[in-house]
Amino acid sequence: MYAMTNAAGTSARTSLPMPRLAVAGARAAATEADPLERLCSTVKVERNRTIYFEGDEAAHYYRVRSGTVRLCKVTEDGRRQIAAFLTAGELFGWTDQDVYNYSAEAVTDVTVEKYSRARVEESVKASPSMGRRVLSLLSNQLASAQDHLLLLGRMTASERIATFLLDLVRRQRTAGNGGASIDLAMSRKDVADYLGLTVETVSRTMSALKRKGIIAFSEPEHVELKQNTTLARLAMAA
Amino acid sequence: MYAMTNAAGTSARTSLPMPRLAVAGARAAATEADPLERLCSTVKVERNRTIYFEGDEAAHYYRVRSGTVRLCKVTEDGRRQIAAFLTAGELFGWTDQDVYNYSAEAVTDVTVEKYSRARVEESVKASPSMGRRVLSLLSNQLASAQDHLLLLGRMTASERIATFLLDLVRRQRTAGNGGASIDLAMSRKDVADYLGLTVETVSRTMSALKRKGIIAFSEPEHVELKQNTTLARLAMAA
DNA sequence: CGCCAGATTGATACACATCAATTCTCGTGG
DNA sequence: CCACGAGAATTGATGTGTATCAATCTGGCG
Repeated sequence: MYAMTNAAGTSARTSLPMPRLAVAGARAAATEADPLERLCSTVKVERNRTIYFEGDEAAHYYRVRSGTVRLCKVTEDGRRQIAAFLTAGELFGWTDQDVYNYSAEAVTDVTVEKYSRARVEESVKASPSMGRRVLSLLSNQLASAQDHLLLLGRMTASERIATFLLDLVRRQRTAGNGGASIDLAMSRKDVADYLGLTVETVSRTMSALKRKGIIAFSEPEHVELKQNTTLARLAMAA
Repeated sequence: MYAMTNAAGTSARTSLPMPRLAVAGARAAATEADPLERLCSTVKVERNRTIYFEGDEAAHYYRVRSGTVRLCKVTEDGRRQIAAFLTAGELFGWTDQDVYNYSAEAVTDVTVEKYSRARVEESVKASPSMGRRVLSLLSNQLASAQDHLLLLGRMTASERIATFLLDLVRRQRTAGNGGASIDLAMSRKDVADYLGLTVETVSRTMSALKRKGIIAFSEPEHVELKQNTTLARLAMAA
């Protein structure tokens, strides 16, 4: 199962131990059973189904167990922006507001853990370490979103693609995979809506990178990074 | 030479050799001489001075007391993206990570309250309601960052301007002001870098709105909204 | 085999960037 | 008080990166 393919926020800052932050609480005293585990029910969602809609009452929090989830927003006239792709271990829907700000959809078939918000809040009240974890989560998501702002506001198409691909390997690598090859869980349209481009531009830009020998792919969903450094130079970053 | 911690577009070297005198006073005040408020010290920062740099160790949290602060990031070649403008009462620098993800700069002369991170964390541990507030703050910041993604990724210039102006009135109104008129604390360049446009496009777009009678202004920094509904239609939103 | 959705490639259009003058505002000094 | 300069804002002329419109091409599946 090639689930761990995706990209969420661009995360350049420190080499933080990627996902797992939900599981591997910062504090060492994690001996007791995770209180979260007792609060959740497991739900399967089919590819392209919506998990919740923007504007829905935020009654549940979620964690990805397997597959890829996208957070997105669509305008009346159909323009779509994807804020993040999420994979195993990552939390979503953890808002303080009373409704969700973004819709959550299954990119692939996914399994998610669903937590009653009320219960989680009790549990947070009971154990401060829980609160700490949620806070850490939100802080990371905020940092990713902010990095994404720079990408959408100021980067060229090829910089966006390069950044995206490098993000993917970085996340995949920390997830255990050692090679410089990526399995895209999402379509070109998804990539385009994540990067603020059109499908055509994504396709053209990737073809150009391929022509130059910087990346390689025969099926669209499996990409190999041939010249990591060239790609990194393209991605530029701050 | 040290006036340019902000330097708009002209290839402002974002590197470290920047004078940190904005913080110099504060750094000296590491003695925490304030006997009244044990957690915070008050710091004044001049217009266009940097409060902290992206990448600095995140040792302090902040709150705006007066003036306007911008959170921004600059690329090597001088492209700049502003993630947010903050005004009285708003918190910033509240990250869980060990370094700041974005620089914070004074748009106008500002007064900020500075909190020792370590102390705040103690205090959070002691009173869960504190943690709740920080969480709420981060949650809101995340939501607005995500909304900003849609703007940068999918909106046209006039939609961006309209959205921006409406945001400003909304925030100003909650701050007490009742009229449909706005005082821009920031320059056109700042607006441009917030909206992912160029100064020229911002200027042209606003002139166009003026010509159509949707807004009005004689000095660039004071704008009146004449046709709120037209503007709202332009802003579209989801 | 033929259909269909996704991906790629090509031709052209356009929104915004870029380059280039003014114009406006304000602070400074003669 | 006014000339002066400097930075910000506006306006104009032109360029260009990406969108849009329009064919193919490809692979999976009934």
